[in-house]
Amino acid sequence: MKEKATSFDIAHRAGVSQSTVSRALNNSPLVSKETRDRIVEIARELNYQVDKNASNLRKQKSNTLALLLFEDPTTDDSLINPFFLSMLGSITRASASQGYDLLVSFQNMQSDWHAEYEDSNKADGIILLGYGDYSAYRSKLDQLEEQGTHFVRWGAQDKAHPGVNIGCDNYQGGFDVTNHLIGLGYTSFAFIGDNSEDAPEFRARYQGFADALDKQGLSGESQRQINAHSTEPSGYAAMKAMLNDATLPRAVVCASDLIAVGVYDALREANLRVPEDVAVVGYDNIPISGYTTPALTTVRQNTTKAGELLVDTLIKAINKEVVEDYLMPAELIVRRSCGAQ
Amino acid sequence: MKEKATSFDIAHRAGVSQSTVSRALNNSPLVSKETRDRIVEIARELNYQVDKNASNLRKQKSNTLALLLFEDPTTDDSLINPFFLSMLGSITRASASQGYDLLVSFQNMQSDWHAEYEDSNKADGIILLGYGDYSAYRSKLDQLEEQGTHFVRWGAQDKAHPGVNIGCDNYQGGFDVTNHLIGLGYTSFAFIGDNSEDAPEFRARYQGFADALDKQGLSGESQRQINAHSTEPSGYAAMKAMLNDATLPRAVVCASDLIAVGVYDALREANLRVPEDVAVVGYDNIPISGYTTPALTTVRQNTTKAGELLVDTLIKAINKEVVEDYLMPAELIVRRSCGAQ
DNA sequence: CTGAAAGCGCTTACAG
DNA sequence: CTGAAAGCGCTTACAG
Repeated sequence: MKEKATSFDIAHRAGVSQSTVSRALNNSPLVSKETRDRIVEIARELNYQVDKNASNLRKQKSNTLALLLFEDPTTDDSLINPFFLSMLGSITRASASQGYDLLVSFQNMQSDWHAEYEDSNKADGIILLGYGDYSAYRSKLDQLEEQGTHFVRWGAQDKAHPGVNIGCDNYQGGFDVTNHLIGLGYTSFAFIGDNSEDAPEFRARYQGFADALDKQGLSGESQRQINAHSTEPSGYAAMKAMLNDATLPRAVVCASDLIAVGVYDALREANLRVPEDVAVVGYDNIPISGYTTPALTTVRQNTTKAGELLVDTLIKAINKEVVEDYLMPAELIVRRSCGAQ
Repeated sequence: MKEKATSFDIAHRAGVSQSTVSRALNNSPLVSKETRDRIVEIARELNYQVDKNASNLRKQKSNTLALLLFEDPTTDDSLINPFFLSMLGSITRASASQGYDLLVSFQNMQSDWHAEYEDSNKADGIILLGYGDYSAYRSKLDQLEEQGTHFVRWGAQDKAHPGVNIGCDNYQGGFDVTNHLIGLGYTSFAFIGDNSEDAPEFRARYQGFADALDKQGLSGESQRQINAHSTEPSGYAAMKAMLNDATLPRAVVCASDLIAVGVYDALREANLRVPEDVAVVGYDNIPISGYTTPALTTVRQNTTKAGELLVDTLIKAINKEVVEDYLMPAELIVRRSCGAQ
């Protein structure tokens, strides 16, 4: 392993000062073409690369974005929610195309957010992503705000909440999918998914569900709701409980696709057919949803666009531009599980 | 936004020198408990965080790993191979648990690898991940090697190749899954997936396929092979071509699950049932494979373990420990698509 | 167009 | 146990 070349090595070989090397390599117009060409050539020969730490230290910015993924503490360690995996992919792409590096880390809600502070020094801004306990989350956001850290958050809109939110209209998504079921003639419903302050996304989906029913005079139906977080086993357990305790709803609205897949399992076990006996719809449009039998009707959050929006907004904030919340429309994806076809 | 606090600010407030602050915050045993406690307290008050750029510059290491994802140039931009997404997840976890930050970037094969060089200054080492054109790839590896960059590569073993490889036994996987089909009584076969030097993983799977057939005196069968890269449309097109041109094989071995899903599409369109008319097996065990109808028999590469192995090996290499190639066993996952059940 | 010099914020020998 | 000082490798006013 060779010694790493520095700008001084190049200056020496080129017979110029180190300042000139730096200028040439940064495409400063102050350098003559011949000098620049010579320097660039030598830099190539020496496999020279600017030391980012030195350069960033001097420039006081890092050209790096940090992505913090919050996991639901109840999630199995080996499994990342496919929706977030997809977001991770699109955010990675979006930052690359903007010329920013992306630092990725997982963050446990319980931890003391040590990592964030560290990241806040290595990155110009932070993207926050994750379901999870919102109340715990809140105080951390205040800390970030106080620190003057630039950040954007993916998730539910919240006026009282500091910082910028990019999110998908969960209320509308819940409303639309439920309305679609109503249009198909169903009259008995249940919602499976958390409905608490700690899970604002799921809660908004539930609100949309309830309001859609109310609007059609089916208000009594909106009461049927069972908590579940976004995993297949949790959905399975919730549906199982419903099969034991209640009269069977004809249509089940799930707060996520993963829950819906668990609901499929429970129904299959009970020898009930989807959608003939029970219609099921999900949320997220994870890849699996198109391949289940029957294919799952769901609500799509456009992750490609979401990633771009998060990255663009954060970069604007870093550049001191004014940024504001953005609510993406949710998109209903109709497949076989709701009995439409 | 407040000014960011530096170690001098803390020193001033604590009435000690800046060196002492640095020592205290780095848990140096040279600082008395009282001094340390006072300093830590003040640091907390000021929301102080070490400037990583300065610290890294001084220490000449970054505690950061870079993950480079190579995309197949033919891949649709909006879609990341789910297998890599899964690896990305496990690598992120593994680096976090080792206390390393992870820099993620996509790399187009055509590009001049500018990014790598840059990354090589921000990171202590690089993890390379991706299918793609191996011949183009090769020369880049030599460059990295020459630069003295620490790196590990996920992929096919290759004696002639520089650096350390962690991979899954593609030959064995191809052999096992084919052997399993033979055991079920099939006698006519086809392989769908590239078989060229540029795709060594697929090629090794094909070799396993061919050798399994040879061993049972079915050598003639090993000739039936159609190129396809790892996408659903590519698998669809390949199966379509086979349906038109050749007598139908009873069992199709696909070089990846994505290809197999495309094969399903083509067979469904031709009103052929899986596995009654044609048995199909895939490779990778992506999440979707468990949810197709019928569920897809496939070969699992343990991504969790792979991620840990890549990260651990790279960190060892960074610490100048001796590291060597590792070949993980492939694991056959039998589901309905092969007709076993 | 070019060079000499300051300084980004740390860590760590060196001296006490 | 603590402080004064050097230096990591850059970028960029400042002076010519």
